[in-house]
Amino acid sequence: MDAAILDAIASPRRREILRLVWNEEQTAGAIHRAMPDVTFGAVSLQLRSLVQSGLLEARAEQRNRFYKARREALGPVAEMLERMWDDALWKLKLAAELEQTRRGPAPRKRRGRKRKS
Amino acid sequence: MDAAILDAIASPRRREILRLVWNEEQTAGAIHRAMPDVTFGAVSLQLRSLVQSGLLEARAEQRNRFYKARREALGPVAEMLERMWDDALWKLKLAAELEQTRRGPAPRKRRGRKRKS
DNA sequence: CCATTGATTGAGTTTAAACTAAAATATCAG
DNA sequence: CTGATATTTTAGTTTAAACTCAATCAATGG
Repeated sequence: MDAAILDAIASPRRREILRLVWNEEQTAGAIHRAMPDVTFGAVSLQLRSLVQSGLLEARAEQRNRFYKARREALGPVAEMLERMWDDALWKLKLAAELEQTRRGPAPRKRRGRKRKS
Repeated sequence: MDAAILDAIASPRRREILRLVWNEEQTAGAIHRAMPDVTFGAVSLQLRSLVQSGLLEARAEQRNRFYKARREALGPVAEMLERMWDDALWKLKLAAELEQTRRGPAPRKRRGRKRKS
């Protein structure tokens, strides 16, 4: 309802999530798998922030947590997003943007040992 | 054109500016006078960023610089903004938000001296 | 119970955004 | 030229966003 919405959709990452769960619910894991350039933790944090600002709803089922967009909460913004996603131009721009927008902590120091695997 | 638009409108400050110059051009000074809680410099920087992302156009006339929104550049976003501004609910939210969103450097230390060059 | 899988949480790091204050630039007036 | 007015620019500061890594929690299956 408030303008936290605009903040939410300003982030390419959150927009990507929003799109993934726009038409059908997805588990946190599935969402993470769709964006392998960040950790599961990072995704979880964004999911939390989206839920907190009312843009997603979460449903727990067994080990999984399903997330889904609350389109009603987006008001005029929902329409705008859909139009953006339908627009081929925007699509290209977005791809380029995600590539470039990676700021965060910058991959540096190696510290944690034992990544195991 | 790109999604810098979403970034631009995510900021309450930039949204405020955008609205001020939506229907008629305004000088930088007038814009600043409309938001006395920040310095002229801060306003000027935002104006610059808005021009750079193509959302405003600037015109110089004598000592003054007139700014005006480039609505065409906003695409689907323009419509959304207008609807937001027409919506009484949003109006209230925004007021509250501007009050609260003041982050920036927090007024503190005194330092800078002698710019010299 | 123990290991595994799915997800959240917490602590710490890096970076960029949004400011401020002061200096610089530009235009005009006398 | 000097000074005033309008605006931009530069440099420095604070804060929050977006991450990472590791620890933890929860449910399930042997």
